[in-house]
Amino acid sequence: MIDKQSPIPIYHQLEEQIKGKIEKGEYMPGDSLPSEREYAEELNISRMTVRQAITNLVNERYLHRIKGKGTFITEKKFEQNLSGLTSFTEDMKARGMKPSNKLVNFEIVPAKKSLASQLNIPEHSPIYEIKRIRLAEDIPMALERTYVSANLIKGLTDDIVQSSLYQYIEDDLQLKIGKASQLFEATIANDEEMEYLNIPEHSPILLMRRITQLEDGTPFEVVKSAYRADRYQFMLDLER
Amino acid sequence: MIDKQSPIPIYHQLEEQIKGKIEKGEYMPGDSLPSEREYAEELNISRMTVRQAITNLVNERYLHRIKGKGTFITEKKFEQNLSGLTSFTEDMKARGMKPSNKLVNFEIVPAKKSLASQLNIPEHSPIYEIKRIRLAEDIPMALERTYVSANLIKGLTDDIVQSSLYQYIEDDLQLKIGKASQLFEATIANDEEMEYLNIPEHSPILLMRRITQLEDGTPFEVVKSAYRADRYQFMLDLER
DNA sequence: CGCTATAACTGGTATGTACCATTAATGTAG
DNA sequence: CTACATTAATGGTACATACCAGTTATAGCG
Repeated sequence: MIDKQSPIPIYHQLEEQIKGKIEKGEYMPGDSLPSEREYAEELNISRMTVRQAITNLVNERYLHRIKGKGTFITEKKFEQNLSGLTSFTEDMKARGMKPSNKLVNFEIVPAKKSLASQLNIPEHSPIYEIKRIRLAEDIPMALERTYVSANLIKGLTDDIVQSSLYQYIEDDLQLKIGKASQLFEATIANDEEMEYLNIPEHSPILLMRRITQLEDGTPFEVVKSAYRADRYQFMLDLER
Repeated sequence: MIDKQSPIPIYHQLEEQIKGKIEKGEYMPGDSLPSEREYAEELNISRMTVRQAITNLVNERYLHRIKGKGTFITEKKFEQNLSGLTSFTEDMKARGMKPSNKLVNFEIVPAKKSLASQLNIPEHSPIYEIKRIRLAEDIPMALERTYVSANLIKGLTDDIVQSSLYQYIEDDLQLKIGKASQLFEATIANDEEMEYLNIPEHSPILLMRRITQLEDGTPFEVVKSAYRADRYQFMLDLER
């Protein structure tokens, strides 16, 4: 089980072993782990080394310790997909509503000044402009405008856009997606938003703006999503 | 500096001491910390104990280690930097502006229905109501209303509220803070917000609502922050 | 002067030991 | 049988020591 000659640290081997058993279901949530002293004797390693492995797994929330009682498998190791931010689709499903999309525009246009600077490309460079309406139970909830550098992301079609843009970029173009920054701001609906979202003048809008980068830091995508303030809120879960 | 007779563990005393020096500015971001062996000799404690303290601070992102080089103060570790969300204070500093607070109200009031349900307490239970204005360069940017269960968090004073509520809860009350959920929504300013933020009628407001829980899931705090939409945006960094 | 081998640092891994505080099981006296 | 004390288990803290693996300054050689 443990290879003392391996260049991989013993505590790390033990971590992987325990994680494996949790994932395979050998250790079930709520179960108690063998005690630190048992592990140490069983594997013929020091108790302090066992503690090092367990401490790391406790920090990663796989396990938790109770003094005098033992070490236990944590109930559910939360899967945070992208930070704690819930996506529109997930969120709507969680509320028992049927989410859907409607593509209203897909074309190549020259980049205006502000978009060009956000995408770090020259003004008037070609960019894809993709407009979508996001609906819940067929009621418009948001207008989403995505802008993608056409010189960087080539061969985009409306089909790709409707399935998964990110998957296309990583699998077909072999580019790695990196970090994203997201901005939240409150505004008043402009004409375009009024029209597509079917809301009155002066309605408040929750505007989410995201800039996504490749792994090397090159920005490739700007997304501007205008949410009806009366129908939608963003939720974010924060861990300590 | 270190009291070996104290019931407080030595590694914890050292943690607090280092954190204190970071907060006071004695240790600046990017600086290297004294080496583990130096600390051990200086304080007449074991190097392993020093490592225990430093390891914890590394996990909390106060410090980072580079093998062969040393241990360094992390560039930006802010008070309650939960996930990738930038706080008002840090954000204003990053923009080269001077952030400040003004406490405008601190009292115990009976909980209204919606707050009572969010805090999971009976209606009319006593809660602290704390109103603060957040300013940048002495211009009001946000009205922040914090509501705390008075039966859960006892002995709160305006001084504590002005320094660090979270530290008081964890260090003095010995309660552990857990997760938080944060909601972003866009609204139109109400009378109170108009008055405190000195903005015209129908101004858009970015409203952030946070519910913070203890480790056992009990909610203890509701924060409602109303930001001037023309002056403030929330930024969130997302890692893949 | 410039290069290189070395020495003197740094943190990383691993061992063994000791004793403490909390918890649960066990034994014993009433 | 219950109530209480004892004991054995757990994880928590702290110590001393050893050696490994990177990094950097330096002494010394060509």
